[in-house]
Amino acid sequence: MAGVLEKRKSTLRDVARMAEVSTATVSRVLNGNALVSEGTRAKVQAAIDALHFVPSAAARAINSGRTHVVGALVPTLDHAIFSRFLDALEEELAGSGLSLVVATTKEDPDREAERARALVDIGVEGLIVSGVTRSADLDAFIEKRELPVVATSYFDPSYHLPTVGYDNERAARSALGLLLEGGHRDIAIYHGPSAGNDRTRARLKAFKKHPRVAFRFCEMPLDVSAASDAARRDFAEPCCRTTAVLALSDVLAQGALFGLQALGISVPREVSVVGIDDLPSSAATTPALTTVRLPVREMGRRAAIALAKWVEDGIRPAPERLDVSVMRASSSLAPASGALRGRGP
Amino acid sequence: MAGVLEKRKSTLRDVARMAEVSTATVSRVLNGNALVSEGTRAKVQAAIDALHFVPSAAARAINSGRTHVVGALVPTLDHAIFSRFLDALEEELAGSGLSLVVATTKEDPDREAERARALVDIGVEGLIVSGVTRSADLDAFIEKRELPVVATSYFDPSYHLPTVGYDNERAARSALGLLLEGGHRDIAIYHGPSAGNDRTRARLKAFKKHPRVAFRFCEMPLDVSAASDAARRDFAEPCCRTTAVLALSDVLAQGALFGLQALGISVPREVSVVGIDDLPSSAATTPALTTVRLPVREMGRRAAIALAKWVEDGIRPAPERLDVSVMRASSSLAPASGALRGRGP
DNA sequence: ATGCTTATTGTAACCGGTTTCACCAATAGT
DNA sequence: ACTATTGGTGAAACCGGTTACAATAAGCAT
Repeated sequence: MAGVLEKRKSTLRDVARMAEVSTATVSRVLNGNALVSEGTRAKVQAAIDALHFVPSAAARAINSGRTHVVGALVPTLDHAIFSRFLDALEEELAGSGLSLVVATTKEDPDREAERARALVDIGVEGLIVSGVTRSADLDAFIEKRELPVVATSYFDPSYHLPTVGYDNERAARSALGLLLEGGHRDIAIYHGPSAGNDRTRARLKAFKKHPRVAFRFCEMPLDVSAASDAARRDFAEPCCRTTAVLALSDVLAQGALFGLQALGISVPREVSVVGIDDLPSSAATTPALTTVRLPVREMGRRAAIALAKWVEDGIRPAPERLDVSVMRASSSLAPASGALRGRGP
Repeated sequence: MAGVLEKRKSTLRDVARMAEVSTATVSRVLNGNALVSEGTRAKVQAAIDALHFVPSAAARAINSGRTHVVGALVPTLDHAIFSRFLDALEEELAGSGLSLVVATTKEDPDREAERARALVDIGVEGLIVSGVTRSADLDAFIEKRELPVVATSYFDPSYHLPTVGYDNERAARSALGLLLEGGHRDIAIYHGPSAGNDRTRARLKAFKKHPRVAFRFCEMPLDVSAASDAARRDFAEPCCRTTAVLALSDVLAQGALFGLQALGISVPREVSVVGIDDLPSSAATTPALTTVRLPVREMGRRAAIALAKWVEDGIRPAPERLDVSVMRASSSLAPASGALRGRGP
């Protein structure tokens, strides 16, 4: 049927020619403009179908000034907390007719700035970022472009960008509170890299000013194995007096739990373990993990709504604090008084 | 300094005016075209900086016909296997100067088709999809548009799109082989939803034609808790003769492991557990999980390279098979003969 | 001084859509 | 019969860049 060479994809003008109407009319049909008679509409539609015409997004964008694309900058996709967040974010954005471009920063502010520019270069109308630490370059760039940017995973109403997130220090304090109530005074803090990670640093602030408590801070890569190894190392010595591990992330809490299990140390009878995040798997371990729940899906939804409103209606959103809550308080946590290190069966 | 109202963001013509040159010259400077004298280049650059000018991606795209954006359709972001994959994919694409838009399908072919169109609407030049089952609509659409699409998580050289992936059936067969060698003849198969999920269905094929072996197939949501609950239910009855759980996904294997631990059943002494995926956490559990490793990061990298080549150079890539390999064969797996259900200490 | 390069810059067309406005026909009002 | 709408349509300008081609000036051999 079709001619031999029809490489070039068809344009609106091709459609107009085939339907024997003007480009204006085709455009009207495409946009559902009411003032097109049924007859012409049908003719045009037929031509569109015949040519498999799909209007060029770029051409559209150039006129409307809108791309309907926003970007998200996250440290990594390879961590449940960010992928859950993005899953919810994407879902909600799609509902608002926005598409999501993702880029990973590896917690490096320079890389974040570079990737942010790349996103703006491809035409994103707004950005979701993580935390409140960025390079001066990027801050200046955002400022000058008046780019809608929502910062997440952090709540700070004084930050110059709207934040949608939780109070990281409070989350850590909640976790710590559980242990202190339980009488624990010798606590290992397992946490991921703090350099360049303001969420982690904010959480670490919770451990200042507790004179009667001995903290041992262990920084490690943010993965299960690292925490498992750390626990195996730390608790292998019988003289270890630590009665609890407080991990600033469930990934590490799970690792600690597994490491302790490997040593045959009972959780929570001999050692208590508390995490932060509330990953789905944390509810399923044996024992289930006591943790402080961070509502990341809700955060994704809220951040999407905030950014969409800003992008679509120009309304700069207000900061939003999301509440954290303690989950399974007495599951992998027991009073220190009952700790039986070395006295177990 | 600046005037009162300068809302509209500056364009190339603004820059040209300020630098007192033609738009052509500005364009040349932007594109590093060599034939611009140092003097003019400096003048133009100064104007660009002063106006905080960023060229419009849309305008650029309209001329080049290139957007440098590709899309990925994955069932969900909220699963380690896909987020790891995307992490590697994004990284490699960024290296090729391509940006990644993600959309989630929830394993629904219609939703996949709809989201694919949305991606094409915003101008993606190519697509990464999961598996080899799609709606006829989408297939036709891809065909007509001659859209570069690479299918992943599945290897099938006969599929009409290039696939970059592993042989799912073989992966399951590897896992099964381990159990059969160990003498297990009464095996529970834990798997996620098979409806609409061809990867799962392909894996299930591995269990045909084993007359001497009793399989019990348990379909459940793809999360740790579901598998944990299933294991608690299945193995609670003392008369349960099942000696092994083969989970088609590590998430479920971990759940099974946790569930068994909750029942006080020893893995692998009393019951063996084998998974597929090799998530990072699978190496850390106690005992570490025996599993079949799916090289998803490598798959992400390869898929990115294949799609980039197709998009950039028009070279349709060849299908690529990635090898699967058994990890920690004797960790959460023991011979059935040694199984001591009910005879434990 | 003349003619021919070569280097640099400008003019204007063009990419693929949207949109303003003018135009024409048909219907309605008086 | 004569405007005043109203509905439907097309011509052309326009969005913000790129680029083919023309134009000008400087450099150089003859």
